[in-house]
Amino acid sequence: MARMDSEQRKKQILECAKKLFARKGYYQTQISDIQHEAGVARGTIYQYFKNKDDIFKTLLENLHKEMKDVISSKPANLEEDFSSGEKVFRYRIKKAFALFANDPDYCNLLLRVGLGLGDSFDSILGRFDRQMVELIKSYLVSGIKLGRVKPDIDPVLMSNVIGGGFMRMAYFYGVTGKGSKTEEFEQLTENFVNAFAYGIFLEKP
Amino acid sequence: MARMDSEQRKKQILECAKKLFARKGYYQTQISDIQHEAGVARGTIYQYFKNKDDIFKTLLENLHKEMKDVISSKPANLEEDFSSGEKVFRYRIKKAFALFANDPDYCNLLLRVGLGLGDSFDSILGRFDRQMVELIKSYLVSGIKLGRVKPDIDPVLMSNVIGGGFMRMAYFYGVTGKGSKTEEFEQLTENFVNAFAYGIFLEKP
Amino acid sequence: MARMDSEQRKKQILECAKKLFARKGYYQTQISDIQHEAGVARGTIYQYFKNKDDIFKTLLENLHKEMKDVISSKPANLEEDFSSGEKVFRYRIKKAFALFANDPDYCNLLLRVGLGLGDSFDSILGRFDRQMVELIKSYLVSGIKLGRVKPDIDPVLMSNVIGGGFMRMAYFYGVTGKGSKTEEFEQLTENFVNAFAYGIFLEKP
Amino acid sequence: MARMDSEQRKKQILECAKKLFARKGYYQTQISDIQHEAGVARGTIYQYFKNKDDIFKTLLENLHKEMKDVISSKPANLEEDFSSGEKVFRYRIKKAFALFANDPDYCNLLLRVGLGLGDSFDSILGRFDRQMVELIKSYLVSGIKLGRVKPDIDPVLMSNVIGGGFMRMAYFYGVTGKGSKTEEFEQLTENFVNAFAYGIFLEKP
DNA sequence: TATGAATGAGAGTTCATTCAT
DNA sequence: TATGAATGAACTCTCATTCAT
Repeated sequence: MARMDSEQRKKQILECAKKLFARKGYYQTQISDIQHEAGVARGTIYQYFKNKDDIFKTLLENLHKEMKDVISSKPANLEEDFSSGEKVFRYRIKKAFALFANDPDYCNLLLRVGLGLGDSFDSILGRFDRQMVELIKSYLVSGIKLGRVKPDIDPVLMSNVIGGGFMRMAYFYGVTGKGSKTEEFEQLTENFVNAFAYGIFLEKP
Repeated sequence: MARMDSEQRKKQILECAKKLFARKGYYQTQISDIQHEAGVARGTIYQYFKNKDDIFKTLLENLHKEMKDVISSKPANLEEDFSSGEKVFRYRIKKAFALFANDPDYCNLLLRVGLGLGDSFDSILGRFDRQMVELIKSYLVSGIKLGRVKPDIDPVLMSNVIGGGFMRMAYFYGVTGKGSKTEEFEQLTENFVNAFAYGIFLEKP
Repeated sequence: MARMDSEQRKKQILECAKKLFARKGYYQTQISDIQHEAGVARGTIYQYFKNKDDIFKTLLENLHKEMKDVISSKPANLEEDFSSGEKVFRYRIKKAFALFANDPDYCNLLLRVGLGLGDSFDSILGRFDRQMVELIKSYLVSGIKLGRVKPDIDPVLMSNVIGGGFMRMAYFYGVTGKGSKTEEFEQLTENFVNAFAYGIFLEKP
Repeated sequence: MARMDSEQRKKQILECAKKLFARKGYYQTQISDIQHEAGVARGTIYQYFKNKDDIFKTLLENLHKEMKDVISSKPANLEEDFSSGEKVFRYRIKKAFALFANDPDYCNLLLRVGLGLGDSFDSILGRFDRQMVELIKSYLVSGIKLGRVKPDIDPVLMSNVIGGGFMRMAYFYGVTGKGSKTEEFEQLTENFVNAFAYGIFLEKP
């Protein structure tokens, strides 16, 4: 194998590993699979990663970071008016959809493979979806305070329902590969938010 | 080991396997774990099951069957009036909640462990949730035809959102162990259905 | 492989391992070597031992125990007269010689292989020879108190010299295989003790 | 890395290797350890040595040569009188002590690490101690002929005992680091020779 | 000459499955 | 039918060595 920039080689291995882990799961992906997929010798992998675990965890951490960025991003030129909170919410939902839809392997890894590994990787995932649900919950709570969200809903229950609904939908669209164009995310987001809109908001937005 | 009815012995092994699979995942559960948990010799397990796969698949099939019964059940003495469709829906949601909540291992197995196994068990799970979503979709479609459900919603998207929301919520309540009394299921179901009610139904039920 | 009593099988594996470790050293002895030597499948070894280390340590511990018994043994019917201390000393020297001579593999393991392993096995060996030297030192010290041993000798130095001399001799006779008959141990011991006798004892014994 | 005289570079690598081999043993010392210790790239080592074996063997040979020089050295201005043989013996013993004491790594390498490697390095060590014992034996034999050493001692046994005693003592003082001043070697040698003097010589020297 | 990324044979270990008792 | 010792394929990981730069 030709020499290669160290950072690039690491990325290459990670990319191949992501693909395989996403499709075959953690345990059914052998180091030799990654080796062949990456066109690299066995030992090379171990020069960049401590062990199989390390590859998987690095992968999860990277993905996690990416998602965090998306989730905490805000649209530029946002006037801080009454509805800005909701706009941010929509913005993030859309971004997250796009992230999943553009990277089905990512989608699988986070939404399925990572879940099935018992508690081995729990701490790293931080149980990713727990975070997402937490975020939604806090959004609802502050919505209630602001008088925008119905005060009689149960934020815990509702955040689980919304979060689960989102992820199932993301998974569906991410994996089946339907809808990868920007307009569609727009539409998807709209529909998704609308599904809950009447049930949550005091006035239809 | 005291002699035991053959059917009973099989059940006992399955019960132990369920517990372990649910808590540690498929690959991290060894045959020897099951052996010890069940207080049975290693070879005995192979008298009742072809192999490890067979245990897991049997488990999934059993659970699946149970769920199917719930999902296709109807409350007795149901007058076939206009709102009966919705009543059945609520009834089933409540039953399904109860099923998960009463058996957290079941919950874990179906909602998490089964997901991480790559495609190995896909065909058996039949992708359990796919079925559930399919069911919801058909419910929505017929709702539209009956003029009860808004005609402008996307049934595919909506069924994914509702299904995902349900499972996330079921997982949350099933695993965290909150809410195991009947009244609570009633309440849970009510809240859950309400979350979508305004977004879906033409008139609030 | 025919079924076998569990304790016997363990012994058999240990015996084969001892032979190989003694002749080829720790690192050059592969599990597969032991496997073939014992005529056992690879996995069988791991049913009796946690890992390669465990085999080696068990071996050392067993040998150590054996040696300890020898070193702390006393001839029967020993009158507790003035010279009994010396008699016990001779008795033990002779016994230790015999032990080494009758089991050259043992000899090699303790006197050579164990030494080359860095500190990995230090704690178990307890640095076997350190113990032996300590024993000799305490013997000398009490000899001085009893007025039997020259008060101007340095017990630390002398115990090292005697201990080292003994082990080198044991190694020589044990490995070269010369002198395995009882009379010869008698003679060997006599010569060995005499080598130091004039230098140590106040009166020739 | 600054350019360096080729011979110097080789020495530097050897020195680092000696330190590591002595402390961790042959197998537990990795090329990468030597690399880091020497502050040299991995490939550089292979510019100076064929392989790991080669490093170790070079080391042993160097040490061996050094020891040979010591062992065959004579004090200057030695009159060839009756007692000169004994003087040479003492002289060499003292020198050898000093050599070990001044270089504990050397000591460890020769007295412990080299021994544990099975037969891999046997031929090179030439079983260093075998040579030493041989030397002592020949000294004893000629002593007997000259009427200085008791004719009834067994030279084979005695040379082993003396050689073993010497090495154990050298190891003890070399590794524990006690006694590095010249006077102490004088004393050490005196004590060591005296230990055997009465048992070996016809008249006390 | 110096480098260090790449290599891959080979080591230890695991664990589902078999089968003699 | 029940047992658990025995099996060995398959896996992860190590590390001395090579070689393009």
